[in-house]
Amino acid sequence: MENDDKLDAVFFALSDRRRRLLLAELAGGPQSIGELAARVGMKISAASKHISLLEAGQLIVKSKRGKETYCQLELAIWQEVLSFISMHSAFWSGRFDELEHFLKTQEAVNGSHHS
Amino acid sequence: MENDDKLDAVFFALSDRRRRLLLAELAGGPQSIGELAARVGMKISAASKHISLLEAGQLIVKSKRGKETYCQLELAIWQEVLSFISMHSAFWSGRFDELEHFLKTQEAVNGSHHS
DNA sequence: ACTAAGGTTTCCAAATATGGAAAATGACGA
DNA sequence: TCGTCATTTTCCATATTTGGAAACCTTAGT
Repeated sequence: MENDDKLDAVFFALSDRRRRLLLAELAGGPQSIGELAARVGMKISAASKHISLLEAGQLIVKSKRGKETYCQLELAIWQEVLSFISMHSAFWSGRFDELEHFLKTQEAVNGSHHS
Repeated sequence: MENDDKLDAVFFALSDRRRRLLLAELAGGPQSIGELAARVGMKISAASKHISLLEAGQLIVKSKRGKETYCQLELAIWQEVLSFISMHSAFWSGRFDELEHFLKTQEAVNGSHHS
């Protein structure tokens, strides 16, 4: 897949708050489509479609276990997003100390969660 | 503006490769709408619309100088994008050393450019 | 004031995105 | 095989996005 296609897909997937909510749900660990749909208050068919878009953006992967389809976060794509950011934003070039500090602050703020 | 609105707008703006191309052009420094349109081979009206979406995503700012409208990259928004990434991707939590290393590698690869 | 240059907005048509309901698929278990 | 559960796909209606052309501002320059 071309890099432009990949970035189109990942940014498009991220551009809808309901899809970002699904991602946030998955940060707690893998879940089936039905569980996800129930948690975020979507019809299953709507959830299925949104999840397909997240998959197209390579933000998640699906795997069947019995009748159910489990989704989990796919982590590799974030490297490409970050690569895009560092290549296109003058801000981050030469400012790695600040970046590190910023992220550590975030860590302190977030604290506990994530598996 | 609500944070969700902001993220909707910035990710949507980034989800189109022509808009990302405009951003890449602007990485070389501020340019007028007409210059940008000519460089990327867009009609002015199309460029104007895309640029408005980049502005809505707070990726750029416009400023009038005489008859011309100059665009330049807006840097602050990347912090919010990065904040989103660090909050929603388990990958980055507790992996700041890797992140730092990755970014330094990128820096070495990119090397010279950016003002 | 007149004209032109630089952008923006409006209007139109074509393409894409979205949600819900219902039909279709796939994977068990009896 | 039959029925059921979990999910996907199809179909439909509505809404948003996009590009081009033309009309419309705004700001110089004369």
